[in-house]
Amino acid sequence: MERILIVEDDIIMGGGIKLFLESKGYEAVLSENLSQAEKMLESTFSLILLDINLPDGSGYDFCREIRKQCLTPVIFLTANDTEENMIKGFQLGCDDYISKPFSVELLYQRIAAVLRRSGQKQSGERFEYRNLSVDFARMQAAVSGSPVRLSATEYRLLELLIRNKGQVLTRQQILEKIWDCDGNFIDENTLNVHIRRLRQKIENDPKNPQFIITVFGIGYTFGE
Amino acid sequence: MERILIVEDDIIMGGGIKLFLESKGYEAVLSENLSQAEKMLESTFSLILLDINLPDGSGYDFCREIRKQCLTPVIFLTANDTEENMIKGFQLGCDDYISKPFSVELLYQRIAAVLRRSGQKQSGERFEYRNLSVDFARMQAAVSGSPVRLSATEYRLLELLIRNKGQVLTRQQILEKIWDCDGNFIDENTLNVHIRRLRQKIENDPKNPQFIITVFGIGYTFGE
DNA sequence: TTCATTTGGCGCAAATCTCCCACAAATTGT
DNA sequence: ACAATTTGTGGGAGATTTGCGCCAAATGAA
Repeated sequence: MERILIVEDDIIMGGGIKLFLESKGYEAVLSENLSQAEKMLESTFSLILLDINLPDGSGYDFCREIRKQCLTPVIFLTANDTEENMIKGFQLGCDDYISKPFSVELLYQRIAAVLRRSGQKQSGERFEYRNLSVDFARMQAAVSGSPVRLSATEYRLLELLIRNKGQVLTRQQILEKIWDCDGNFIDENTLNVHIRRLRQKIENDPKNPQFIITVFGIGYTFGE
Repeated sequence: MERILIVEDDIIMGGGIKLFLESKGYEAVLSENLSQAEKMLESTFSLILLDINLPDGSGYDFCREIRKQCLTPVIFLTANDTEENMIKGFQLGCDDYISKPFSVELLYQRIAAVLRRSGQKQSGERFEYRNLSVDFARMQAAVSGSPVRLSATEYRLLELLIRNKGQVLTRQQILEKIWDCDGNFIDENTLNVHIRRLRQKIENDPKNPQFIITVFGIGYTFGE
């Protein structure tokens, strides 16, 4: 079942969207402000509909917050849709940007289009590969059954690599995803360091990694 | 390298988009009508920008055609954007729908957003020829099933040749594409060396190459 | 505060790739 | 067949990339 989080302070609007999405077979959760929405992020959603003008802050900031934690697709909903703002939204990594007023049917189609693309990710909550297992919901990893303490950055790095298992991620891509939107302010070497620490914690033989593979001149990849 | 197919009969518009996308680092191919575009589908693209009103048919039909063949993301570009049409587009499985006039910057951001999502899953983009297979997503090549370690330059060279399979690339063209400068700063022989290395790694008999064929006096080509 | 943990940075070593040189082999035109 | 041009080969210097140890600044909890 696809779970959708709606962050919208206009209760009429938010409630309407919630009912409509439920009628389409989604599970919809409504949050009227950011502090409430922040708590919601504990659980996982397939997609987040995010209003921009909220009583206790900006949707943009919340989107940044989301991206630090996970890769859940985000669609912005907004009334004031200057082009500048739309571009800003996309730069924050959103997946679509819908201006009010919009028809519910179109909203539905756009949601469906985004889910179509993002829904095909690695399964849901757990990941297993050789003697490594990761519980995405709990943000915990275990090697041969015994749990491993990962820091937040290490975990995010691992999750990013696993979710793109089989694909080579360039250093630039990783920097952009894990650190800010343009990871140019961060020393490239920092990535090496975190990779190293991650390897030391999860690899059986950190000198000959089986999980996190270096692709010289490009970046890293998970798995053979 | 992301390859984008633009299907647009207005040459001014199409050419402008092509140039803009190229300036953003994409490889853009322009097709002015459907019959031409249909042939283009032989090769693979990361994304297709599709105008709806075309001289020899409707973009909707072409989108249906595309979906029969593959899952390449499609973004519709159109002037007559009744909501009904947009919904129709999404039902055909498109990924976004942009109304003219639009700013190029916004186009860029929406393209980036779609590619961001679609890039994650596609372990799909593969190339097979005799006993050679190349996985573009993983940036990996394999001969008779066993993977081959290619350096970044070697891989880019191979990808370039494969993406232009059947046509001869002059040394000059290759130098420009791989060493993006005018290719004059680089010793011509360097290309020979990389070609050799690549052959040693992927050819069954490097002395009698089957994949990377020398066209004496011109350059190289992939395949017979 | 103090202590522990996380995070990011620096410098050097090791690994690896890129590129060039000189010469050999192949191809083409006459 | 011969000379001129183009392409292939082996080796090696130099540059780039990555790994690693150590340290300092932030962060957070007791």
